[in-house]
Amino acid sequence: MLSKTIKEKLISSYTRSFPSFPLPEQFTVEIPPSEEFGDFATNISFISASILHKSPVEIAKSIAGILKEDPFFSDVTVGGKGFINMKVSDDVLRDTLTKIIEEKEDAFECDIGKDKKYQVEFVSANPTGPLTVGHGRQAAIGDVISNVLEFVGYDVTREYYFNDAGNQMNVLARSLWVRYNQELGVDIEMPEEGYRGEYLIDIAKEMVEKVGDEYRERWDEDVKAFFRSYAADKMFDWIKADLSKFNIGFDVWFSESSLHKDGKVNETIEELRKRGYVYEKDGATWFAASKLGDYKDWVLVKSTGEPTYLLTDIAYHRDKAKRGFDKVLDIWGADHHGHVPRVKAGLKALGIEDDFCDILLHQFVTLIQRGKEVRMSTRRGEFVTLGDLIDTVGADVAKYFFVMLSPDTHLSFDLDLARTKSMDNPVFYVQYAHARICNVLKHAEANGLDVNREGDVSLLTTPEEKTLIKDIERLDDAILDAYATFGPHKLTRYVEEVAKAFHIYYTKYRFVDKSNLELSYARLSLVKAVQIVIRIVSRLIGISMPENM
RNA sequence: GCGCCCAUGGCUCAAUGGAUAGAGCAACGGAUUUCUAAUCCGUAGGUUGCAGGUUCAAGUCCUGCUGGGCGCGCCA
Repeated sequence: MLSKTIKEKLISSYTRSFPSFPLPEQFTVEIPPSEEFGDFATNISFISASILHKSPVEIAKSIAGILKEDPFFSDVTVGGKGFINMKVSDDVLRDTLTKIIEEKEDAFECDIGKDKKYQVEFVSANPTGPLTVGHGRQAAIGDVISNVLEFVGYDVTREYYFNDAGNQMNVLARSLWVRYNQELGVDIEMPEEGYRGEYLIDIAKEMVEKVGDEYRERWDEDVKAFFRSYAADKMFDWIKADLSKFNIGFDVWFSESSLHKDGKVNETIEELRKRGYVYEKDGATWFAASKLGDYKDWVLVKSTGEPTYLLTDIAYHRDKAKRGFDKVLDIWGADHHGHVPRVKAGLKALGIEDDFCDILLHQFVTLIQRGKEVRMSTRRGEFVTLGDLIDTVGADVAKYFFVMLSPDTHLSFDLDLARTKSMDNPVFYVQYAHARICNVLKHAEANGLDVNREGDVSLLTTPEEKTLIKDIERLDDAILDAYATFGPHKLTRYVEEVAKAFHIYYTKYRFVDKSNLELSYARLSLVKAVQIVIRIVSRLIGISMPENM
């Protein structure tokens, strides 16, 4: 909250100091590395030095001179190299706290995305098997980013894209049919590319009970279609059950086959052709992606007449644009990075603005158990499913572990560690802070204090109290950071810092002191404000905050 | 061979080009008559993989190496 105000004050001081010069493009207000530099610092003097042809120190002095007049600050100094270091006055800190207590979440309101529609597409696993822990990371990242986008004002659509008709589904159907026959005692060989997971054996057993031996050694288009849709339904039930166990929901389930049915794939290729990016070669239809920055051209329609994944994906993104989203975000696993320039080239060919679509790639998840990597492969049927993971460590821990690292960082998920309720699980650290807050409030009530009464925040003068106020007031900065970088881990980092500041405070002071009710009420007000902030972040991360632990 | 991502204390990781590179875990030493010790305080631990370059300023940007992950289909 404060950094925003300070930014405005810097802009006006700069304009007053140097009226005939343009504002520097990008300057920052940040929390300095050491308390000796004050509460906030800015690099505005470095950024503008080349425009003004003055030394940073000179510029800083002139801006600081104006800021010093403002009662908003209790102290403004110029650091050795040209940083402007600012301390905000105690009154301002108190007012900020009061605002949080009174307005709660609204105090951090942000309207960046006001009246704009954002679509986030993630998970998008085809129904050929259960969700893996890799999908789990993507689900968690996508959900947190969606929550953040909503917080900053966007109208967000969470979408799951799936292919229920392609060749993979035929392979799945055949694999299930093989398992079904094996259950009936007929030994048919699993195709090379077949899905060998045990889950198909379970479904096959179920089928034997339901339909008997009707499809024994009988394989034609109708049988294939039957097994395909049976398998797909089962897989979707499973996927949806695991997502629901993970407390993650989608607004739209988008079927790839609907793009074909509605003629959108044909429309797309015709539009690409009209714009001159399509040609025929070797019996196939090609996309001239190399004209648009990719390193080679790609096939859109195979010589068999079937469209490729790339074509339907371009058609899908074209459809997103036509559905009126202002922006879309795709979240893909790092194994899809080669696909990025192709889709981007497709959008460019269709005349869609480059910044319409962002693609966030996340690195893989490795499961570690007893110090060794757990191998996973849907095809081979070796995996730990997302559902297994949640059953083992709980949805809160799983989600927190998935988002606590930068998406760019390879995640080694240590199952033994996650199962331990120790401080290796930062989620417990944060939840414990929250539980302590709840307990303090309960204790206050039990001692006859009215926890709804507003305290006199001017009594909060200790360094720990000021630190805590400064930590909670920058919630909006943390959210904006997560938003601007698509970095959910900024939120876990932030909330850990808030929890830490609270634990320190808790250890050092008492909140309920019957001999000093005024101070007690002041401290309870601060405690409530911390509770508000922790709850907001936990909601954004999508984890629970128990009142007792 | 080409492309993308990564390399930071013993371990796991932070750090929109900004000040003395920060946390947590592990290690060691302390703190509880108190609202929850799942907590807190302290100590120790670093030439940010290597070599150059760009600039007021480089863990961050550029070039070249080394090592690891992932791609490079008329698969999805």
